[in-house]
Amino acid sequence: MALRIYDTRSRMKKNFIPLVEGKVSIYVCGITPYSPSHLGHARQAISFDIITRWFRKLGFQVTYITNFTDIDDKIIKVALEENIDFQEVSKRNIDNYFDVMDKLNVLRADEYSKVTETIPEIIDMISILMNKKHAYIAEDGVYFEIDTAPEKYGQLTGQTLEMVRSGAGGRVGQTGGGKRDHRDFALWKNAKSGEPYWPSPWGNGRPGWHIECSAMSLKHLGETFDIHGGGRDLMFPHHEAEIFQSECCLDRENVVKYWLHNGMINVDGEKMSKSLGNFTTISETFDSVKPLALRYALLNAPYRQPIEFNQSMLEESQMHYNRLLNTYLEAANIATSGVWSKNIFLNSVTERFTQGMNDDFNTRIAFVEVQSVIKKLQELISNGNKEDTISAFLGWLDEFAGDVLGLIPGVDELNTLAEEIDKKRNDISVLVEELLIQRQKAREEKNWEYADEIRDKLNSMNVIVEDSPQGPKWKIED
RNA sequence: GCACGGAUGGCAGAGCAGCUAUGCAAGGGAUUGCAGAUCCCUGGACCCGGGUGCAAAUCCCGGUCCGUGCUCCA
Repeated sequence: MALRIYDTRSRMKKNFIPLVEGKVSIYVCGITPYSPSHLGHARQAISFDIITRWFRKLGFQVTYITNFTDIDDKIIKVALEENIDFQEVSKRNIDNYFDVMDKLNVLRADEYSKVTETIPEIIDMISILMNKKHAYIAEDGVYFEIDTAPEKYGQLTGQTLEMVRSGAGGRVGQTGGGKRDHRDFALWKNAKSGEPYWPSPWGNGRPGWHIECSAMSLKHLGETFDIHGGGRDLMFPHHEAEIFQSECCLDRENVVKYWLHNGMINVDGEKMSKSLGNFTTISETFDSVKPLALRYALLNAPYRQPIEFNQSMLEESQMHYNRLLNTYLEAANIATSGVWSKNIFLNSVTERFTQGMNDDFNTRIAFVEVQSVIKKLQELISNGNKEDTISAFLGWLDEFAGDVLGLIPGVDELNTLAEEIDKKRNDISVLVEELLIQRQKAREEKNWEYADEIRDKLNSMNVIVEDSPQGPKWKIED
């Protein structure tokens, strides 16, 4: 069963064939840390988290590189507004990024490359482009000259030089002070007074936006690599600029073998973005929903599809996630140790799950299978099935809902959670047990009114009472 | 305007030629004093108009509507 992935450049799903057998090299454009991370960043990070997890599951040795654009105009702007060093701005937002991504169970990349730590490589690359006459010096910096490689234009977006020329309309001439052509883009920006800068052969300044990714992917992954990822909105001009830079610098085509782009998060049908002001930060979202429930929400559609974000989808995901976790915990209480491979039901589930994931990482299909396992597991539990069967199902959930989809909290986290609940339980258990005895007595006397009164009282203590054939059970609402 | 996507039941959202998607919601039932949790069953859909095929939600042509990109953006 071959893995098929959608390549933006060729606009079709292709069988994945790595450059080096058994290995995958991945570079994904990261964030510009000028403000706290929003849901769009979560979607990108989770999409590629899933992709790397699946590659590992298939047995590939994965090298996953991403980056922080830790110097740019917006960071400088914030720093000036707050009268602090630009590095303070980037550091606090990078801290926020790691904080929320850890909570979302996004595994760490092998490397988080920073622009400020890649300046020599960037300068080298620009020098090569200068030597090869692909770049020119203008009054305000160094620019890449599109006309030196016109055939490379529009590889990801299907546009030609002419289309952009005519379509740009009023924008022509407005952008980039020293550009010869409005479609040229900056490789190096000269520093204005008061701005942070690095010395270079072309004067003090800082890198343009696009060159960093070409330099960083070259630095960490070499001249060619398997997958380059990022949000759809980066296709043009950012990724097309990368194609110009890397291919012209290295004198080769297909530096990147497969281009992958994740879909956007929408609000009221429109893309969530800073400029529209319709964004929600990840931290804010955690106020109303658990991190892994948000993860669930963002994996509920295949990574390329847009996702409509609103309160009801969040609530629905919270419910699904709760059901998954509750079932998992219930099973864990019964299970001993789990080997699922001999179970026919689980074998067929695994096959469909794998087919789904192998079809361009279709997590929606994977979720359907997880749901069917949960359902079956509930049935097994309520029928008082044998421990080893339940253990097998638990083992499956650990492997697929846990390791692959990242929806089960880690052992440490579960233990901490269990300790907290135990502690809360212990604090009130004497009282609760006593009330339950009174309630049972009332129930035996068919004094339903009093019995319900006690249950209401327990509810107000965040205690949920569930009657069962084995007598009442209670748990603390979280 | 140009480029690239998308339009599926009340909602979310797969499928992309033949076989029940799935979940939520709705209706019915089991269990229960009631509730909760859980399980079972039911109805309900493929934007419009043409075409190709034995067969089309799925392919082709023409519309309509929506989104993204063409400026910083995950």
